[in-house]
Amino acid sequence: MQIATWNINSLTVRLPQVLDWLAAHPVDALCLQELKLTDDKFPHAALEEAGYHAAVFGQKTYNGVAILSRFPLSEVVKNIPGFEDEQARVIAATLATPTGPLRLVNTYFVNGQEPGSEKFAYKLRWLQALHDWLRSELAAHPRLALLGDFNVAPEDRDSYDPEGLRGSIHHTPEERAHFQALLDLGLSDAFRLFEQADKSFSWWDYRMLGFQKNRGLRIDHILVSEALRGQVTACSVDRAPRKNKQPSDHAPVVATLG
DNA sequence: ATGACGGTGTGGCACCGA
Repeated sequence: MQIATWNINSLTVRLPQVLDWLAAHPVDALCLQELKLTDDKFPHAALEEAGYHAAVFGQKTYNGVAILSRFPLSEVVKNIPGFEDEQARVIAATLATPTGPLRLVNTYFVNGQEPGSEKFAYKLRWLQALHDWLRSELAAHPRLALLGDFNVAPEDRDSYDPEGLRGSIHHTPEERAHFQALLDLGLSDAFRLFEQADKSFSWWDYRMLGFQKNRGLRIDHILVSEALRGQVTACSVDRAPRKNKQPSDHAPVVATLG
């Protein structure tokens, strides 16, 4: 069983790459962020042909998230219950897997732009709301994974320039404290359950040859609940799609559950 | 301090991302 997350920065542009990647990596579920399209434009037919059900929460121009799954999906929730939000950033669903129900929470965390800004305040409010809701989600669904583009580099080793970027967006103590609060709910960072190469990142700036110079951040994550933790046998970033023509600026992250 | 690159919407650029 494999689950994955990938910010594809426009599904309109990247659908062929998503289909190619799924053909080469037939994961059981793929969480997509930054669809940048409305529900009516979602390519259900092409993905069904590839063998995937889809739960979709689209938005024009910005944001938009979807869960693709080889197993039937149920109990779909869009955005954080009780948290008023005009932006489509969260979709959760339960997968009917042969080994029992698996709850996936697919999230596109707020960027935050700059500490002190209104957008940063929104990010912190959103993070608090996500945390509070996840507590009840975990109670209701012990087998749960939180996947997505977190827009947080949890530790210094998750940044190409931790000193130069100290205190800047994705690196602030407030964002990192919120990430830790998610771990404190009983979630584990699947990537860090295993030995990894130094300077392992999941996002690289399009500008200034960011990927070629490996000037990146690890901001795309798969967090697993206590009930799942022991079943995770691998987790890695697939850098290959970042070498495509017209790539997303993010690479997929894949976790294998035994 | 700024812009660099890419997607979108829509208008001949501005805005946003990270």
